[in-house]
Amino acid sequence: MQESTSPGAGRPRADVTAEVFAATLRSVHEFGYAGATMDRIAVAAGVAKTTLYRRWPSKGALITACLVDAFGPAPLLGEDREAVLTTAIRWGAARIGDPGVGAAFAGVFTDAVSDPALREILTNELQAPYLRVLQDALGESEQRVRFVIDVVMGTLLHRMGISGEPMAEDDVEALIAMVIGVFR
Amino acid sequence: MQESTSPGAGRPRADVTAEVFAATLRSVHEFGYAGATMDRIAVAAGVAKTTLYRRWPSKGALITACLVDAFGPAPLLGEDREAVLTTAIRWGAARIGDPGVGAAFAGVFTDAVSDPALREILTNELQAPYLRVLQDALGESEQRVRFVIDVVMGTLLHRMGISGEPMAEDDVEALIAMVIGVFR
DNA sequence: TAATTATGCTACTGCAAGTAGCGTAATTTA
DNA sequence: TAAATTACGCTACTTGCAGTAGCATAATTA
Repeated sequence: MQESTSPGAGRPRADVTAEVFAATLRSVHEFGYAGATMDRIAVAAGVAKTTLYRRWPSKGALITACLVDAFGPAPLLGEDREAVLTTAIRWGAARIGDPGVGAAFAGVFTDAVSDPALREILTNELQAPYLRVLQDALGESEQRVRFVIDVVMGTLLHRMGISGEPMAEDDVEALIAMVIGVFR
Repeated sequence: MQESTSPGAGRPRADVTAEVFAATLRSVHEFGYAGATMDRIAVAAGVAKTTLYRRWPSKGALITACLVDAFGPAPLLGEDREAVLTTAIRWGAARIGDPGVGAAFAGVFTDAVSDPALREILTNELQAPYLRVLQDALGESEQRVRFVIDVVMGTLLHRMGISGEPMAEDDVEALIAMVIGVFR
């Protein structure tokens, strides 16, 4: 969206978004959410800190954008709701297990509790798309889908936060079975 | 534990723990986790900031202690596992809905992701007691109980973080039904 | 009265988010 | 080629908070 507000004058933006996102996840993975300072991310990405702020209004916004990129579109494969849920949950668990993603998610998430502006970014940019797509794929009410998202993401993040490790496979399968049970 | 390392000499500690905890929750409720600075908490409690640090080693430790106090012992009432789970989950949801508690929990939780020392405090002081008691009351393996705690607390906190509001009653009941389904 | 311990207070360090301003590089348009 | 334009890197700065140091003082026991 809005890559060019002007027709075509001036120095073009350097194509460093991918490097910045990668550097962000690397920094979070290595130093934790709080330890991943904007200075560090900038250095790791080979970019000036001011450039980061020219593109993203805050650290929370940068990390959210990074998460949106890291998750991407959800794979909603399968013929029935059970299959769709199974693949989606496995996919979500795997993404949260990717280096830095879980910690980044948990961090931005909690910042959002105290920061309404960030909460709106998080809700609109990250959650809303999945909410809509899932609602459509499952044929369920918004309330029910919202509930499922809370259960799945909440559980995965809680495990990540308490143990510092992503959830093991057998527990993910238990989570899938439990959620499927709701829709039966 | 260890309220008096010395027999009885010197000025006694002022009995301000209750005021500090109350001021902590008030501050978190009003300003959010990040906005609840140690200075603000101290002023709200009518205590010097240095006094806070004389009693709790860090902000995270203070908030965790505050949460331990706010939750207290879990009411494990009921004759069968379903009843126990139902009362326990309703109770947890209500506590998280108490002013400041949900935000404080979410905040300290995410700080813990980046801070192993705090994670240990959180795990030992807050989670471990409930884990033990629930394991005993439900007669289930540690893995299963841990899973249930992840599901319940994760879901409630995720809702709190995304919406800024505690989970509504009917969703809590859905959560209870879902968890009970696991044990059947 | 002396020893002891906790408190309030002021001042400080360290660090990270976010900002301002400058000189300069890479484009488009005339 | 020469403006005009826009993004960049860089340095330096402000602001705010966690956590610390040191001192005078209050409240207790021996």
